[in-house]
Amino acid sequence: MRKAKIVAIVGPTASGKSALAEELALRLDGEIVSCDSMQVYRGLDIGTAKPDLFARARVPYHLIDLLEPETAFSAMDYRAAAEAAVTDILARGRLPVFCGGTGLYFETFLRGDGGAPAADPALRQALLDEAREKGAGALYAELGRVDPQAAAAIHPANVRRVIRALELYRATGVTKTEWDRRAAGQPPRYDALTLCLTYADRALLYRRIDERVDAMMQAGLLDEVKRLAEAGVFERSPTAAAAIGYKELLPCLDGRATVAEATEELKKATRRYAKRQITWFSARPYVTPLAADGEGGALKFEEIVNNALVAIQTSSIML
RNA sequence: GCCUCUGUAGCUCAGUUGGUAGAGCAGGGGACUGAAAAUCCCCGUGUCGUUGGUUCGAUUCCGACCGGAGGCA
Repeated sequence: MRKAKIVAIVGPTASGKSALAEELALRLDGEIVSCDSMQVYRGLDIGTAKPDLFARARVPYHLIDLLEPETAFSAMDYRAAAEAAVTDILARGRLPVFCGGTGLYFETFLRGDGGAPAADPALRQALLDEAREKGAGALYAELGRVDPQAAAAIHPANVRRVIRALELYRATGVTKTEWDRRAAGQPPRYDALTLCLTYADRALLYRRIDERVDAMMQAGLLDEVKRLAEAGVFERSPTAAAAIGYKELLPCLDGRATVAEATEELKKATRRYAKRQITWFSARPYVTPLAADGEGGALKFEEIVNNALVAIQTSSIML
């Protein structure tokens, strides 16, 4: 069976992924598959830069507004949802155009499934309690005994990773190292061209971030946060409460910060996030960089679109 | 004009009983295989305002000068 062909636009926040992906979808008869861990949630609109109704009327979007914020969602859940969306799109004879900045989700979609079990919330909670009582070091020591390879790869202070590795072993008797090995043994499932928007001039990206945050504030992000808070969303959803754009504005609601202070914090948090995304994507072997700027500053949108088109035409995708 | 305080990393500040200095934030780099907008790791040379003096040695003590803040007239 021939592998399905897909195009993906990835990159840091505010790099211009959405506009590019939309234009490509329009020109190549495609549909957009969002790859964003927060846009899957209903109600988180302005802060997640979710495409508005106009954009969604221009081109079909998938994997947006899937769930209520209190519903847990994982990389593997994303994988299943994305697979269903891709199957649909291909059945219509159209091109799936992924677009988003959640690197792990996209990679999980691309990668094989080793069959490792999902997290068991009760077990995870138990491990969390253990970490609190006996200290993270005790869990790490246990991991060292049970799965030394995983322990060597995980920093002792990174409790989340230690817990994930340990919960896999406790639940299945098989180490995380072994589960990962099985996943890595799977053949690639898609013929993907992954274009990553890159900025040689970091300051330029940061300026775009600042502008976008200001635009979000003007668009009424504070009201959105207020509404969600009144509805009790943040109490029920730790994910929403930790989302950039929401966690920074929350302190404004009870006077713990001024709007100006919170806006500044939001910009900082967004820049740090962008940096982590840049680190992630630049280390992915399957990623093809796509310049968003050059010697003379930002590239014109049409230039970026044309470069993307050329990259697609000359890739193994060859539409 | 006089008095007091103050001038140390991009910012806010510690500190050195005299042996050329360190935190937080910002910034930079990195990791990441079912919580990922999460989680975690690493990175601090800067005319210690300027200039004289004392001293083996001054960012530290003393003087003058130049900024800044406050007080008294």
